[in-house]
Amino acid sequence: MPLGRPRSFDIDEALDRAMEVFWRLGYEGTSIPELTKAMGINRPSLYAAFGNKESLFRKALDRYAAGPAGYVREALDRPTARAVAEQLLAGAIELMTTPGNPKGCLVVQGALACGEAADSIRQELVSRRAAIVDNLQSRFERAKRDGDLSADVDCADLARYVATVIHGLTVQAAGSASREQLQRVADMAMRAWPA
Amino acid sequence: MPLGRPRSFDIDEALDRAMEVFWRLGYEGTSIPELTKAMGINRPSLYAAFGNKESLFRKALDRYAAGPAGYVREALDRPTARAVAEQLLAGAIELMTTPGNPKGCLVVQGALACGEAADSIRQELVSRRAAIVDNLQSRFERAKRDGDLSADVDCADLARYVATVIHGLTVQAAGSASREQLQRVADMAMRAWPA
DNA sequence: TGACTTGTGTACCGGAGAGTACAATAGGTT
DNA sequence: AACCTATTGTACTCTCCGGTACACAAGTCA
Repeated sequence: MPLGRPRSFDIDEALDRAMEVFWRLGYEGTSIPELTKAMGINRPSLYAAFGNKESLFRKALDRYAAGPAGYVREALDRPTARAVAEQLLAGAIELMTTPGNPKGCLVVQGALACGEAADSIRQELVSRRAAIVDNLQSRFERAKRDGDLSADVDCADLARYVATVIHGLTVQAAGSASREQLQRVADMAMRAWPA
Repeated sequence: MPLGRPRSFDIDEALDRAMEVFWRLGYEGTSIPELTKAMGINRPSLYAAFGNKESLFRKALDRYAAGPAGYVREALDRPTARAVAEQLLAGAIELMTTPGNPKGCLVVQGALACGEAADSIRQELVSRRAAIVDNLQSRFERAKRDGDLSADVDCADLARYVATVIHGLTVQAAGSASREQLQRVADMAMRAWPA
């Protein structure tokens, strides 16, 4: 037990609440009072536990990657390139249309276009999205070596295509498209899969 | 010539500047001082000419639809469904990657996720995006009657698929993807086109 | 029992946000 | 000329933002 007065709230649970708010309202759209209300704590507790707003957002982002967006890592473990893509699409759709979840993806709508104050957050999200494309490309290159992806496929393009569809689905979800609608779009997208 | 002191600036040019700022920074990320600076006018002139921030945004949105996003209407006039889709993708890519233009699409990144104050703007963008999907669906249904689209195609799904790809391209563009990269993604997306 | 350390709650700070009052100005109208 | 009307620039309002000072509470350690 550490010294001093014990914290009166569960720090991970509070972080989950903060993540949910950022996810729903975006970085700029989220105010500190909105966060403290959702987290059930007071302002100074927030700052003591998580630093400032930007630092809290980054922590929420890590938690998002490890939790709700964990399907990405899982999908990469699928045996074939095609299964990876299918699982990625299915996971994204499930995440974005699960009742109670904000509609869309934190990494996309957290800060797509924003003012100067939030620009470093925007850049962070840009590079996180790029990292996913990179991982996907690597996975597809492995698939090529494994022989389950044709040798004349451009893995970078294919990775970017899959990412593009997922990001597009995010926008559709933000407009309240149903799970079934999104799944049909994903099925159609897979028809472009290289022979 | 109307009565009173004449306006010292061109109202359409000022609106163009405002549109560009909203396009680059999003609705929430744009402040009035940022707008007045770009428009070259003072605060009260802005309010006198355009109402409040929300009203200015809506006017900028209309101007966007008539100007930079005019390629949508043009694309719908193409002779075949496939040509419509191809033109739509090409137009979007050109718009989003033209040097000097903000990277992305105002209708997507203007307010994807936001606080309560901007929610009516978010809804406006949602319904504008939905309207485009509707138009596209209608166009595809006409194509079916024209015989250039197979009878067993679901036009609603196809329209949503094309919109999804475009919105995904928007996110890619916001991450500084090049025109060539986006075009290759678009080409790949068209491989899903129904036979 | 103290001293010590850390979290909590209230109340505050400086600054920036959107929106406006008002006097001065620049034109047309009579 | 005098008058009327609409725009302009300065300076202001009020509210909310992110962030913090400070006194107090709740624990551990000697």
